[in-house]
Amino acid sequence: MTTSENGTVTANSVFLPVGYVDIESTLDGGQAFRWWAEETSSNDTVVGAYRGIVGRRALRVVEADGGLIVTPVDGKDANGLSHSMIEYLGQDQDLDGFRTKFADDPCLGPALRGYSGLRVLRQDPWECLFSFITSSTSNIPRIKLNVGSAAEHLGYLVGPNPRDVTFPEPEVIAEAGEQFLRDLGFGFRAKYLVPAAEAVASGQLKLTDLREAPYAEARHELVGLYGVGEKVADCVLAFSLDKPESFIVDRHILRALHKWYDLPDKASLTYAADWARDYFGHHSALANQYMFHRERLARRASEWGGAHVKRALSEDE
DNA sequence: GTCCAGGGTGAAA
DNA sequence: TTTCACCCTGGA
Repeated sequence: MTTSENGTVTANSVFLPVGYVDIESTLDGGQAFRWWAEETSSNDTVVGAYRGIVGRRALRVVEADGGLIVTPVDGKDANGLSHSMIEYLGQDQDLDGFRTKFADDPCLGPALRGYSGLRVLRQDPWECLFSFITSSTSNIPRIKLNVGSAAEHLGYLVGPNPRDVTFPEPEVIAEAGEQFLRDLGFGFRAKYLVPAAEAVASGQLKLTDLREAPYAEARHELVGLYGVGEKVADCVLAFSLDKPESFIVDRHILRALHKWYDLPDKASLTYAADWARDYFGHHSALANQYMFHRERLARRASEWGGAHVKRALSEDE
């Protein structure tokens, strides 16, 4: 039994001194799709927590002063969690350099002050690829539903709850087949997922090797997959393949780039991505995530504003 | 009940 | 370069 600085009393936990991490925006902000909010009570206080899987370990994460408290929920020892969790949090990224360089940026400056604990994760490449193929014309709640149900049906149980499952190996997805995924609600994406699983399972596509490959080469490999375009490729590159120079352009990001930067009016998605990579350099993935989060919050706020606010503002935009 | 958008892609025009 | 079909789920 240990007592950490914020008074959380836990059995078998580890404190990771990784600095402030905003677990909501980082774990549940559209990078990863298998983290679920939980409340955990410690003494008299109720603390926000996220529960999910890293590698083959089911765990719970709580924010603490100067880092995170990680508690395994699989009954095993907390030792051995630290290394994989620190790696998962993308610790070797140049967050400090990014903060310094863009402190006065009109878009990123306020974002950095508003949620400075947003990180770019370093996920398992196969789960990441699967998730972002699934993301095509979908939305975050549905992606979580789809990816979660695939894991629950085909993954390996490593904890007491049904969601405490490892992500199914590509061989298992390939074996399950397209119809199975359609029956789980993946829709037309099922026909993309099975060939991708086969490519990885057969060794034709070696995802972990792409971590060592140059950005352009790795991207070219990914785009060669059926159902993987530039956008999905850049998600996988940024969130799992050590490519901080990757910049993801979707409709929201394109709007943000036009709003905050001097992007040519009729820029295509491809042009915008090239432009942003050139502008943000090796901070592209971080810049992209802060921009995405800001745009998402702004959008949510305008929805909460309700119809009368929209009517009042309808003359602009 | 209907309507619509949601971290796109591939193929045809 | 632009347009369209593709599946389906939740919210308005």
